[in-house]
Amino acid sequence: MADADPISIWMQPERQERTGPGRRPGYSREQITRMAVQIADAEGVEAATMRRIAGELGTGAMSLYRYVPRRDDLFDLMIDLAMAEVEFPGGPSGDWRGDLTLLARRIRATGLRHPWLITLLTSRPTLGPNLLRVHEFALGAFDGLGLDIDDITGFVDMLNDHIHSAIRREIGWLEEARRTGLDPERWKRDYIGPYVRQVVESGAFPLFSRSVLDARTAHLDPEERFRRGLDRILDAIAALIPSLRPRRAGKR
Amino acid sequence: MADADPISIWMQPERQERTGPGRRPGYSREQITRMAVQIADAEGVEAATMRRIAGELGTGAMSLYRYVPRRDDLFDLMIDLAMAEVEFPGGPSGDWRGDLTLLARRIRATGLRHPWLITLLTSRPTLGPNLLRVHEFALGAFDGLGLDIDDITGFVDMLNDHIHSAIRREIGWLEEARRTGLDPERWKRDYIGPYVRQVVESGAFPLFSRSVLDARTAHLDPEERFRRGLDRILDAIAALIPSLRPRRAGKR
DNA sequence: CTATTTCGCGTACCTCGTACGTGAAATGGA
DNA sequence: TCCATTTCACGTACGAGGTACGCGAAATAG
Repeated sequence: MADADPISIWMQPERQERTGPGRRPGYSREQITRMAVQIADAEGVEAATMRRIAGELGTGAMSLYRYVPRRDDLFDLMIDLAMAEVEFPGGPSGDWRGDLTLLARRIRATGLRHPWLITLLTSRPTLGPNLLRVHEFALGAFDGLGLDIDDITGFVDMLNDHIHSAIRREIGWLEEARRTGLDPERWKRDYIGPYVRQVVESGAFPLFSRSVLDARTAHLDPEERFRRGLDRILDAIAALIPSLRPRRAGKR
Repeated sequence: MADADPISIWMQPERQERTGPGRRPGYSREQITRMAVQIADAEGVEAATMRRIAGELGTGAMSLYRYVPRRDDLFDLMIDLAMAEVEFPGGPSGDWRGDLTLLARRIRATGLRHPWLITLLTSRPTLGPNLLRVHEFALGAFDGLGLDIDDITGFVDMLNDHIHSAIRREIGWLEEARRTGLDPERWKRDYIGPYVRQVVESGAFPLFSRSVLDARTAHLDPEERFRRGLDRILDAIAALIPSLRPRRAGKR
């Protein structure tokens, strides 16, 4: 774009349809972002290079810079495009647990569809419109419970932290296998398995070893495991709410 | 190193002091890792390139490959070297809240000293000896409370998720400012400030706006903010423990 | 038709990770 | 002491990445 200093991508909307002289754009920010997402889904973010994206669109790498200032900004756009898939009812229903459970599942589904999403999202602060939309819905679920805004924000952060980490734990090793170029089975057997076995057999970390050997949760199917972790967080929040609500007067 | 297929770095210990023919190594894995950490602390991970690290050590880039198989493995080594700084008493004291509070503060201190640490740590599954050591201590804090290993693991994950996210929130925007090449003050004023203002003024996200305008927590000093968030998580865990303890019978 | 504006994108520069190969160092044995 | 063997240091080189620059093509207003 035509700017010198770095400016937030969200403050630099795409050039609108305009009248006046000059050639008309042949591509669009969204089209580029969509292609980047498609490549990243199939082969990882590292495959979504400027040259590659441009190539798939049938153009040259430098053409993309008419639409996106820097590659990092394209990441922000990708995150936001992915988050656009997270759908939910227009407003909170009054059942905060239900609303947040629904939201969490939708985020998980999106995170699984785009295995790069959570890593990107938590690698750098970003705040696109769709992230705001999701965030606002989560905040809204806690509205009307008599909590103050700091407590609401705290709970939403707590929930988001959990959701993101749970998704990362669910797909992290799959991504790692892909990055090292091994298929997941070989990766478990030849790469990480022997190490974990050695650690367990060393006896130096007895509780870690128990968590490996005796874990039952780990053998559940991923969706059920996610549901349980989510319920635990929601239980925790539910347990905290009563202690916060009464303090109406004289806080701080 | 002399291996074809990718093998976990932790299964490839550095060549030991040996007898026999051949030139003696002039460097060491730890020395290289230490230099990488030093550069990353000062200028970000992206500055810790193989050439740069080697240059600072007074050697050529390719020399490093005698000690580290791939750059990614060097990241794992950096993470583990940083985690080695996290100190704590030999074993749990019996006061689980106290132990975990201490641990959390030590992790925070380390995370602030090495601003790249948390991002790297949560970008990919890694499990070096020092991470295991820290993990084991956290697990140990919950031992003896009558919880089963799955619940203990769940709590430790919950706590870790929070600690990592809190640190990321604390330093994330500073790092982002550095990456974009602006000083933090300019970044807030010229880069993100105008966008947030626009979002607030649009009125489209009322709760988010309230969290920006009315937040009191945000104005606390970072350490105090961290302490409060930590207390909230520990409160949550404390609230959940009684409900889990009773199920003694019918385990496994 | 022409001046002006905007787009497409080839070329080029610099930086990266790292494969390969050569020569220097270090040792044990003859 | 000298040499065969092993190991290390690292220069060179390749391919790939982000992106600055600038030119020619396209589109419109007058």
